[in-house]
Order: sequence, then structure tokens, then C-alpha cells
Amino acid sequence: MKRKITLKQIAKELDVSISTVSKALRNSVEISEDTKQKVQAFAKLYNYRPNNIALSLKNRKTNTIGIIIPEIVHHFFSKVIRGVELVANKRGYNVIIGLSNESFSKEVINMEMLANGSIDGFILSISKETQQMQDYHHFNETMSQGMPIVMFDRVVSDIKCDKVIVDDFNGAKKAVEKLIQNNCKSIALITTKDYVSVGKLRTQGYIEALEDHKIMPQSSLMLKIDDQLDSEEHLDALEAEIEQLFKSNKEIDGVFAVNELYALSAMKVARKLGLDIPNDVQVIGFTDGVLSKHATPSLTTVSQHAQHMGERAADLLIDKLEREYDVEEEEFQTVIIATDLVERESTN
Amino acid sequence: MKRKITLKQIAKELDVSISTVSKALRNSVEISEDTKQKVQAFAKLYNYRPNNIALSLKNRKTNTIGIIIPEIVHHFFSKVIRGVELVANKRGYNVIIGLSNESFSKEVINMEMLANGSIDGFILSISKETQQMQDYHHFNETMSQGMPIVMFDRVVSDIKCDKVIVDDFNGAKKAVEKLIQNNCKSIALITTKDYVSVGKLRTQGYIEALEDHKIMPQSSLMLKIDDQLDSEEHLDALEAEIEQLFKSNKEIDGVFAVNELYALSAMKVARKLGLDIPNDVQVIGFTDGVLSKHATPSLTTVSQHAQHMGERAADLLIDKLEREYDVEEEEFQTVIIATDLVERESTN
DNA sequence: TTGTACGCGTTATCAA
DNA sequence: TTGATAACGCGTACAA
Repeated sequence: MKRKITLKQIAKELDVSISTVSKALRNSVEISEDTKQKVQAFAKLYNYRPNNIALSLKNRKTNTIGIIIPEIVHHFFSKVIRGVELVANKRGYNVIIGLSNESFSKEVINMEMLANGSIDGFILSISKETQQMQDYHHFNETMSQGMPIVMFDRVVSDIKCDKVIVDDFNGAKKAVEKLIQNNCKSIALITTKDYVSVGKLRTQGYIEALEDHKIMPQSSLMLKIDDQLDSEEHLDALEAEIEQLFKSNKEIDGVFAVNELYALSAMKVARKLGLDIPNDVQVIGFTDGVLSKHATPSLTTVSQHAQHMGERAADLLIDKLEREYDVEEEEFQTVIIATDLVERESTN
Repeated sequence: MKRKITLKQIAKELDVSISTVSKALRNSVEISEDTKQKVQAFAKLYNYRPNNIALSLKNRKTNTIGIIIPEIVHHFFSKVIRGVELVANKRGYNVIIGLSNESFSKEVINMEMLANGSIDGFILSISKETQQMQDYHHFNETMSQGMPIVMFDRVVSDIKCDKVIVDDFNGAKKAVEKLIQNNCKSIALITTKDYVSVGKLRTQGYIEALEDHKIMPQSSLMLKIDDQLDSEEHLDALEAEIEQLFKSNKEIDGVFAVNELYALSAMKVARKLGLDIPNDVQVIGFTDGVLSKHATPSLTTVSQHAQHMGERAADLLIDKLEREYDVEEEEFQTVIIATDLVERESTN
């Protein structure tokens, strides 16, 4: 079991100095053709590759991006990762992942671990718990140490950094307007608690769409789901809440749900109550997932272009990493990704 | 914008030597209480953390695991990653990901990139193209340089390394037996081309289950789908093939599909042809996905326990990394993960 | 044309 | 009790 070969070993074998080998391999004009040939042939034979770690230490640059997400078993986040990875690899970077699992402390620990030299910058979406606690010291500390951060999707406006967000507000608004156009008179909202930034924005879009059309938003039609019910294990409880919503508001003929799971659950409950989709109730969800496409009936959704978000985030970060340090002009961008309404069978 | 603080800077500030600082921070008995206090207080104030890269170089160990998968936007693989990440973090390792995107060359390039010092070992599932080409030189080269590999799910028996696989054969066999028990007389198989190792094994399970029950496997009932049709864009073509299968074999009353997508497509086509599920046709799929759970009717599947696979793979790899180099006794394990049949509405 | 010395940040060994 | 030195692997400025 041989170790990876180093410059030193090549130098020793060929009886030249390390720097001669180094230069020869980089095709320096300083070195004679003869030596270059010899060295290069030997290096090729032994499949020499410079050690990344040594290069990172020397250059004080790892060419690695850290990505921290709350959850990976999730189409939205895995699509974002794919986008990041695509751009990162194209531009010569690796991607290292950390999962916060929606926990504040895991988010902090993971970031600290990676920030100690393993990576050049972060791309992240903050955990629900962090949003709830509103404790952002770890982001500020990381940036104050010269490590840039790009936030995506779940961002926090207090933090000064580059951001890539979905146009949640307008996406939601357009979705609800679609329902209104389609003659829905009583449109329910199934959303998250307000501390989830994207949930809040989508809720606002829902409200504004209604108001624009002289429809009075009614709190009885707005169901705000507790996070705890998001996980697969609590599907029943989620469905029970939605069933209650339908039963208390028999006039509901349209549903806008802020994610895929809520939308599918709504359809399931509606069917169970003998309602036909889309004839009795029309449903629109919000997401990028596969569930929508393969549901029965297939679900009309607001597409977030997750992969594109990842690509933009990666470009923003790498641009910043590679920018000549002009001045400390600290200018931060917020890229807004437009949504698309993908119409399927759950609406007319 | 300050950089991360180093031992050298602390030493300079406190006017002691670097090694004194280093020892003081590690609470060495060599250092006086007085100095230790001083140094530790200062380090804490400036939030000193050792540079991972420097440690990696010194220790010739990165404490990072590389994971190469064909595709991340996929429940199975993202669950495996979650399992790997869980164990890795618990044992003090980071996880860095590379996507082969089912391409041989991307797999090779990604591995080379990571193998040059960035990681201590690989956990991977080989790309379809690699399986097709049967070119495994990159795996052997990596291992000959002392970097261990753990393969999972899509493995290749020629390669000597640790492996974690699903019991594809028995999982498939049990699924088909279930259909037989449920009185299906004409069971179709929807599978991949044979070079996909798992597809082949599941096909064999199907065949053996039939033979065990004195049913003659018929090639007309076995549909082998071309990879090209796997992507979301070619759903129509996939469905057309399946429709053809049903039309040519009107007696089909059971379907075993080797993945979730094929199973769902089969259900969709069947319904389109006026067949009721499960009364006219019963369907069983193979996978861990969310699609099965949320499909209508929900799909009976063979569960692979993806997260558990990831955990086992990570443990195998880290065990090997941390084992004292006894002898070169090169013993490799193959862990077989049992499957479970999750019964839902698509079977009686 | 080749080699020496230095530094990236750290720890271990040995000397003072 | 403290400090100097070497080493991990590399690239480069400078000396020979």
C-alpha cells in the first residue's frame, strides 16, 4: 500500500532538488528541456498530483465552498445543492455539506467546524430554530473573520450579506390571483407560523391578492400549521387540522398552500370529504417537488427554480471570493428569482 | 476585516513563543499556571480555533469523507447522505460531496479532485455509465494509493472493497411472492437494462419467485427500460412503453416495478386503460421515496432503508480509517441490508 | 540551469 | 518552565 507520491520523493529518486521538480512540472523556462522531460515522465509514471491540502495552506485558499442546509432529504434543497455543485465544479471548487437538521446548535457547530480553514465561504439557508430564536451571532462572527456568506431562500434581512431569494410574495400573489380568476370565491390559505420568513411572505402575497380584488381576508380561512406537524410522522395531525378547516368553512372552493405537503394533504382531505378537485375545490401549492407532478390529480404549483437559485448563489459567492480586494466597499446584492406558475390538473 | 487569529499572532501579542502558546492551549503540564491562564484568556477573547488545513497537513489526515453519488435530487441518495453525515459528524468527520451525474468521466474527475489530499476515504455508488463501460481503473488506483473505498447500492463484485448493499434479490422475490399470494396469475416486471446491477438482481428475484411457484417466466411480460427514459423529460415515452406492455398482455393482473417511477407510471397507465388498482391490477414498487406514500392509491413498496445504509457505510469507512495498521490483512466486508415490504393501497 | 531558503499554521521533540 | 527547530507538501524569490 503505497502513499501518494510527493515532490520530495520524486526529487530524491531523480537526484535533483525539490524546487527543480516543482519547476519542471510547471514547465518553467528556467529548467532544461532534458530535466523537464525526465521529471515529467517520472511524475506521469507515478501519477503525481499536487497535494490539495498543502496548496490550501500555502495559498490560504481551499477552493471549497461550504453549504449549510436544514435538511437534505428534500427536493428543494437537493436541487439547490445540485445547482451549487454544478457551478462550483465548473469554476474549480468543491462543495462540502453540513446539515443543521433545523437545529440552531447544529447550525452553529457545523459552521464553526467548517469555518476553521476548511472552506472559503458559505452558502446557507437558516434553520427554523434559528429563525425562531433570532440569534444570528454566528453569521456575523463568520463574516467579521473575512469569510463571505451567501444566504438563500430563508434569509434574514438584518444580516448584511449576499442573498438569493425566491419572489415569494409575488409568487403567492399570482397563485391566488389565478384562483380568483378561476372564479374561486372563498380561498383558504394553509401556511406556516409567521417566523418562517418565506411562509410570512407567501401569506402576505395571499392577503394582498385578495385585497386587490376587494375580497376581505378572513382569519378563519388562514390555517397556520405548527412546524412540528411538518414531519412525515405527523401527517395525521396535519390532515386533522385541515379537515377541521374544511368542515368549519364549507364554502371553501380554493386552497393556496405554501408548500407541497400541505397542498397534497389538502387534496387528500378534500377528496375524503367527497369534494372533487378541481370542480369543487381548486388547489395550488408552492414548491419544486416531484410530488406535485405525480399527484392525482397533478398539482398546480408555483415553481421556485431551486437549481437556478443554487447556481446564482454559487456564482455570487465565487465572484466575491475571486474579486480583487479593491476597497472594502462591502456592497451586497440580493438576487430575486422569479417564480413560474405551473398549471396542472388541480386548477381549471 | 480581520483574518482568523493564529498561534503566531497570539505569541507575538503576549510576547512568548509559538510553542508556548500551543502547549498552554492544550493545557500541557509543562507550562506554568500563570502563563496558561494568560494565554487561554487571550485565545478565548479572540476566539482562537486551530486551522483545520494546517492540522490536516501535519497529521496527514483530513477527517473528511468524500461521497460520490450519481444524482442528488433523488430520495434514495439524499437519505443515504443524511445517514453518512449523521455518523460522520458524530465521529468527528466532515462530508464532502461529488456528483457524477451518471457520467463516467465526471466520476473519475471528481474522484481525482478529492483524492489529492482533500479526504481520507470514499463512500460511493457508481454511475450507470461506469457500470456500462465496466472501466473500474479509478477505483483500483485510488485504493492502491492507500485510500479506502466503501461502495453502496450499486457495487461491482470485481472490486475488492467494503460494500453495503440492499438485499435486492430477496426484496424482489418477497414482493413477487406477495403478489402471487394475493392471487395474481400474470405478473409483469418493469425493470432496467441488465447492466444496472441492482436492476439485474431484482429481475432475478422476480424470476426465482415465479419459478418457485411453478410459474413460467415469460419474456413478453418483462419490460426492460432504457436509461434514457428515466429522466423526467421522457415520461411520455416511458408511459408509452408501459401502455404497450399492458395492451399486448391484457391478462396482466400484477406488476412488480424495480423503482418508484416505473411503478407510478404503471399505475397511471393502468388507470388510463380503465383498470382499477388494486382490484384489476396490483402493483409493488421498490424504493424509499415519498412518491409511494403520497401516490393515489398509495404504493406498496420494498423499503431499502437508505439512511441506514449511509450510516453503515460511514461506520465501515471510519472504522477502517481509524484501525491500527495491524497487518495488511485486507479483509473486506459486505454488509447486506434487509428490505421490508411496506404494504399500502396498491395491493390487496 | 539548478538549488537554497522561506512561509503557510500546527505540533512534537529536544535543548536551554 | 520556556523556546528553538523540524516536519507535513508546495511554490517562489533569490542565490549560486
